[in-house]
This record gives sequence, structure tokens and C-alpha cells, in this order.
Amino acid sequence: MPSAYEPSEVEGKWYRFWEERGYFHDLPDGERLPFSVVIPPPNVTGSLHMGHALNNSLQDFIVRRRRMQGRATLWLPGTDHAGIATQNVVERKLQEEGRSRWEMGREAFLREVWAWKEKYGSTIIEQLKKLGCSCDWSRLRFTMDDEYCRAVRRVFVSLHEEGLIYRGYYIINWCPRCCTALSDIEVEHAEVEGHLWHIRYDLEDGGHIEVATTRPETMLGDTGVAANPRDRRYSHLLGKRAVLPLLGRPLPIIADDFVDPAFGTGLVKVTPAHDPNDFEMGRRHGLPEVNIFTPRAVVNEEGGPYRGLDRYQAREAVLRDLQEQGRVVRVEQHRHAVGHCYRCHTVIEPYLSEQWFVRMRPLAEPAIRAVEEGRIRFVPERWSKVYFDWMNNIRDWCISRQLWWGHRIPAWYCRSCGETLVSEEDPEGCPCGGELEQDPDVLDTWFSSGLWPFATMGWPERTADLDYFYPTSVLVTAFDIIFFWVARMIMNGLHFMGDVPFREVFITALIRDELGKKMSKSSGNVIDPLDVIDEFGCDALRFTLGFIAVPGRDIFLSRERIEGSRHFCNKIWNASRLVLMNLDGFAPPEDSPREGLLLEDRWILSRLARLVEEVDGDFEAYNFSEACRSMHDFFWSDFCDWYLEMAKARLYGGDAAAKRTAQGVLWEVLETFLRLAHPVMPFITEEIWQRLPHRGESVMKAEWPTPRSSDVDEEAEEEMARLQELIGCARRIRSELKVPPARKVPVLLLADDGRREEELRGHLHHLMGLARLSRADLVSSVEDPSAYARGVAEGVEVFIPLKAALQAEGGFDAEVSRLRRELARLEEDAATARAKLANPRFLERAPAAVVDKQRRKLEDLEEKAGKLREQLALLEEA
RNA sequence: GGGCGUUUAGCUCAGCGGGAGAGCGCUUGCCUUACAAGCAAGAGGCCGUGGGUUCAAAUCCCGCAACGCCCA
Repeated sequence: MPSAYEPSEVEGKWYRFWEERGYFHDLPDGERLPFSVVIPPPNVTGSLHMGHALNNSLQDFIVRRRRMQGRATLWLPGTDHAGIATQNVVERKLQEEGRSRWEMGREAFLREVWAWKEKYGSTIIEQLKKLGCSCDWSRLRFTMDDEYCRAVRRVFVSLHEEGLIYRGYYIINWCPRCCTALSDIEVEHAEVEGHLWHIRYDLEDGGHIEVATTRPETMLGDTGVAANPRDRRYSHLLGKRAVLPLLGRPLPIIADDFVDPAFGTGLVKVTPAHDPNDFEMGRRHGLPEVNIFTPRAVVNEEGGPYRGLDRYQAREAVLRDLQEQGRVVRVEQHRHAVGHCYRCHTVIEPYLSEQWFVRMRPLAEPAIRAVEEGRIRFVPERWSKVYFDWMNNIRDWCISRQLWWGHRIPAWYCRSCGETLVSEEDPEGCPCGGELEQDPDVLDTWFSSGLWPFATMGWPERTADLDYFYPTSVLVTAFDIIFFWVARMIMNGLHFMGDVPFREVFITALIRDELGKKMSKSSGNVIDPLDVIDEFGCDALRFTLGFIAVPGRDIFLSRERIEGSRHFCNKIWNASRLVLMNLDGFAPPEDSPREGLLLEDRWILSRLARLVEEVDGDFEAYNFSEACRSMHDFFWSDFCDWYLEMAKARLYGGDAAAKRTAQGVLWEVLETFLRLAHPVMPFITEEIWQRLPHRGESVMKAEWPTPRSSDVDEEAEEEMARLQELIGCARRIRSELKVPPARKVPVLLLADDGRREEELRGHLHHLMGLARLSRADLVSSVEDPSAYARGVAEGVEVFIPLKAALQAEGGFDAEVSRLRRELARLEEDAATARAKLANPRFLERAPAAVVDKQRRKLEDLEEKAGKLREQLALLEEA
């Protein structure tokens, strides 16, 4: 067995082992409780980033534990066709080849995308395997599988029949680069420094007015001017008409509550086709809707002389001409929020066009209630507030996209009679006999991913999987898709399945880099999980992610941190090596005997029982950080630093029975720890578990540990704490007097009373071993204390002869200053305790146990301080 | 403008009513037959700020500040 853990040599091997044996696959089983999770489907063109790594590691922690607990477990994997993102990727590739989708046409382009999907679509799946994910790959789904498409159509048709889907001309968010509509939440708002231009419009019958605007170019589409009806300044103008500069179009002056009298001049130009608020106003007042832009945001024929300019050139030209006419009265700096496409970051254009919409209110109400009533629980809880805020202010959802890649809208228009047909099956022709043409648009990707928890299990068929595994147990995702995805799955689940899609939503942290920035390719700060796996090993990555994943807080990731986890893996490896090297002739017993146990055995078993209890509770509460912390501390400090060191005496000693006992405890603690750590660190635990004597095929199929509460042993823990303090005391003297570790020194121990002396008798061999002593003698008095370095522990004094300890001249002074520092520390603590006990209200009101504890603490501190003071006096005399 | 989060050791973060913790970094001494990816010891904190509740506050409540995020 090599002396360093080599992840690359074990990871692939065990993953294949698990997969080949079908461990990831479970069927509905009436004898067992189900546990199911659907993966948040990554984009089919994507590759694994740290966010995926975190999210999927956490799911794997959850799923592996449940499987070990004996649940019939389903972790259903899959990918999302990701309309805009995928189409953009393929279009970019075509562009590089000097081709375009427009010249090749829809059919050919879609063939191209499918080819791309076949080629690269499994990349991220393979990467999830590298991460150790125990998904049931036999159930891999894709949002454009035939069965899935049927589910999408069923939902569209049925919402349409219910009147919840409609089509109409409205102002929507338009990305002029992607050339498609977007929903409101696909627009990202960013504050930008802009200008507010005050522009003079003439009135038809003489005089003029001033309007303020941040987008002067849109005036080409103005069809009115508005003031607030309560604004006296302008009441005399209502009903009159202004004249649009540059184009000469007459503009009625209207009154509308929407206008804020305090903004700008209190008069606004109304551009119904290019501003959502103006659109509403325009509809209220019956104003014409003049669209001045082509889909690429270039001025069209409505813009007269400005035709052919893009929106920014048009702004320059319009301002220049207005200035020439002396119409730009004033320019102010003005900060305002501008919408950007969440896929390509192009500035969004509010754009009037005919689109399909979902009426959300009726779907939202049951979904709000499901969370209110606790049928779905958000973890951490505060995310439910984010959910409620959005759901309570929900607006209709624009679902049509002017793309080719996606679920084509199942609506057909008759060329003869103009009738619209919406149908699950492709219709043969219009009942009127006319020729049908299918709507060219596709559905928003989120429309289809919103069906994920049940469409992946075979809906609308009534399948055994749906019966057994739906609703799923928990959804693990990041907060940024609560609106996009989580909310919509809840609405769809309730509407189409009659039940929630999942019982809990665990919202994970967002990963940031060392500087706190969101990791992104453009800022070049990404840590690639696959690089990390190659360099440090998969388990090191997973442990790090678990360790830093505190619920409800963004997390920072650095290579140093992952390196620390690799060290932990190596520690586990080497401790196991020590155990394995000393397990000769040992076979695991049927039960766990509790005979012939020494203090250290009782202690480590007690600590183990507590660990199991804690870790299980932390898993239950999704508190993986705490679980990892506990496992780390237990293994490194308790098991390696203390237990293994103490067990060596029996392993290397000649007493066969004693060795047998130590082997039993070593095996039990290590084997239990491996099972406990397996969900987080699947590979190293399997590798070691297989080398260890074991029963069963795989640690993955072994039983999840349950705490043996009878092992909790307060007495052993207290006695062990005293022994640890004593060893620490002796080590501190050695270290501060600069005694080299190789030099063994003798020690005298002076116990406070017979009972403590008796206890110490059993500790001597550990003290000698762990503090590197040549001998340790219990004495009833010390003749010349000034010849010793002196330390105090609970109930015992430690004397190390100065002549044995000191090697240099300055050693004596070192001892004096060591004592002074020690004494100062004790006195400080004693003062705190004394102050508390001097407070009558503390004695009166604090629980007796707390008061008592303070008393004992003070006594202990005073006693220790007294001894040190005495020693200091002796040394200073000498 | 509304809401949420964060503020603890040099750095990154736990702890969230009764003795200030970890990892990394730093100092000192060590290849002590599992591990130098290691061992032992140490230095280093008015727990952002001002009030309040309490016998007791890093921890609970209110205000303020700085930073970050979401929504409009």
C-alpha cells in the first residue's frame, strides 16, 4: 500500500464497479420507502462548472445516504435543450465556417443542432460521472425526447383549452441580437449613467411645451404627449395637440395618472410601441402604436429620413437635428436601469409584437398555498419569502420565442379561413379545406423544463415510476432559478399531477472566487472542477464543497482550501494504512464486543457514538458543512492524534489479548467512519473499505451508521480530558524549554489526593509515550522544587528536572518567563470567574449548575495559580 | 425606492445566550518505524458601531455605517 493516496488510481475503477453492478438503479418497491430526486438538468451543450459541482455533490451526499438507509432511491439525470443558449452556440460555429442559419434554412439548421447535440451532449454527463454522481443513468432524459415532447404538447394544448394560454399583440422584451422575445425574468437590469434630454415640442396652435426623455430616438414613434390630470400647470393643454418635431406628426395631449409630475418637466412623450408604460397609456387612450424598428433595432420606414440607422446612430442623428433646430433645451445626467438579455447581454428593446402568453394568476394561487401550508418547505426558510414576493406579483408569461431550436408551438393557421388550430397531433388540414401553416415559433425553454419532475417519469402516461417516485423528496438548486424553474414546476405539478413536485427545496449557496466575485468565464476567475479533480482528487473536491457549503451564504473557493482537503484524504489513507498493517489475523466479529476495553477504547467509542449522531442530524438538516467539520475534527484530532498514538502501545506490545482488543476497536471505529464519510467521499472510502476486513460487496451498499447510545461514556471522556491536559502540560514545558523531541526526560508527578494518584497510575505509560519521557514517578513530595520546571494540571503537579531539561545557559530564564506567562493567563481567567461570583444577582438568578461550574473553575484556577506563584518565588530566590 | 444577506485572528470562514474556534499563513523545535500532503509547541481577536433586553450578549431586540445580492 503506497504511502500517499493516489486518487487517479481508484476513482475510475470504483465508479465502473458501482455502475456495472447496477447500484445506481432502483425500481419501485412496495416493501421500502421511496426516495427520489430529479437533477436540475444542465444545458446539453454545457460543461461542468463549479456551480454544477457543488449542486450535484450535495445531491449525491443526500442520495447516497438515503440509499444506505435502505430507501428505494431514484436520482433521475438528464439534460435541457436550452433553446437560446444552444442555438447561439451552433450559430457561432456556423458563422466561423462562413455559414448562417438563414441561408441553410430551418430543416438543415435543426439537423445541424441535433448533430451537435449527439456529438457534445454527453460531455456533461461524463463529467458528472467523474464527480462520482450516483445517478440512475438508465433513466437519462432529455427535454426534447419524443416522450417529453408529447408531454409538452399535452400541457400547451390543455392550458390553451382552459383559456390559460392566449395569443396577442403586446409589448414584450426583445433581444435585437438573438432576434427573439424574452420573458420579463430573462431581462437583467443594470444601472447605467445616462442622460435626460429636455426637448421642445411646438403646439399646433402656437406656443410650445417641453418633454423629458432618456431615449430621444424613440420620438419617431411618438403618438401623444401626457400629463398628470392633477397637474394644474398643464390642465389648459389637455385636448390640444402638439407637433412631433422632425416628422411633423400631430400628437394629442392626454391626461394619465401614470405621469409623475415631479419627473422631468411633468410632461412625457408617449411612444406606445417602444415603452411598456407608454403602451399601457396608449391602449387606455386609444393612441396609434407606431413601430419604428426592425427586429434588429434598425429604424424602419416609419422613421422617415432616419430609416436604416441603428438605434444608437438614430439617437445621434435625432439629437443633432433637434439641436440644429434649437429644440434641445437642457441635458441632465441621469442614472437609470437598463435591461439586458440574460444570454448575450445586448440591451433589450421593448417591442410590440404578436406573441403567446400564459395567464399566470390562476396557476400561481394554488402554488402559493402549497408553500404557505408547508406542503413544500424551503431550506433555508427565508427563500420562501423571495418566492412569495414574486408569486404575489406575478405577471403573464410570454412563452413564444423566435428561435428554431426548441418545442415548436403546436398551433396552425389556415391560409384560407384564417382559423387557428391548436392540437396535440399534427392536423391534416383545416376543416374548411384550406392549407395549414404551423406557427414558426418555439416555446420558452423554461416552459418545458417546468414539467421536469413528472415529464421525466413518463407523464402523461400513468407509469409505475410516477406512482411510486412522485412527488420527489427534495429539489436541490440555486436561488437564481427560483422564478425561472422552481416556481413553474410547483405550478405545473399542482395543475397537472394534482400534487407538489417535491416536498423540500434546498437552496444552495452561490460559489464565488477568492475575491468574492461570481465565477465566470469572462472574468477569467473560474476554477475548473475537472482540473481540480485531476490535481487533488474527486473526494478532496467534494469534501471541500461540503465543508464550505454553509446554507444561506455565498461561498468562496480557493485552491488552498481544496489542497487542505487533499491532505485530509491523505490523512485518512495513512491512518488506514497503519490500521491495516496491524490487523494481522483479525476477522470482524458478528457483534461488537465491549470486553477488556481500556480508557482510550471507551473514550473513542464514546466520541464515535456522538459523531454518528451529530453527522446524521446534520445531514437531515442539510447542514453538510457542520457534518464535514465534525468528521474532519473527529478523524484528525481524536482518532489520529490521540487514539492511534495510544493504541500503538498495544499493537506493538507483546500482549496478544490486549492487541486483539485494540484491533477490534480500531477496526470498528475506522469501518464506521468509512460508512459515515462515504456519501461525501465515495472513492477513498470504498478503496479502504474493500481492503479492510468487511462483510458485503461495497461500502456504498453497506448500512448507514446509527449511533450506539450505550457507548456514550461521560466518565471516560472526563478522565481522558484530564490525561490530555496532563500530556499537554508536560509537552508545553518541554517545548518552551526547547528540549529536543529526541531527548527523553524524567518527570515527577505530585497528585493532590489518593484518588487522583490512583487514576494517574493508569495513565503513566501514555504520559511517557506521548510526552516522550524516560520515566514518570508518582511522588508524595518534592525535595527541592527550585531544581525543577513545574507545571500544573487538574489535581496534579508536574516536575521536570531543570538539569535534564536545560541545554543552554538561558534556560533558567526561559522557565521563569514561561511561569510568568502561564500565571498571568490563570490570573486573568480567575479574575473573570471571581467577578461573576461577586455579583449577588448572578448567584441568585443563574441556574445552580452554572454557578457551581464557576465556583469549581475558580477553585481550580486559584489552586494552580498558587502553585505557580510558589514556584516562581523559589526560582527568583535562587 | 422595497427586500434580503454579510461584518469574529493576517486571509477564508465556523460558532449564534453561560470558559473566543478551525483551516491556511506566521514563529520555534523535530524525517519520533501511518502520514514532512506529517508531528509537537507558540504568537495573533474592545467578535463593525451606538443603544436596549438579561444575573449573563459575539450570540436576542432596535438604530446606524460599510460591503454584497435580489426586486422595481
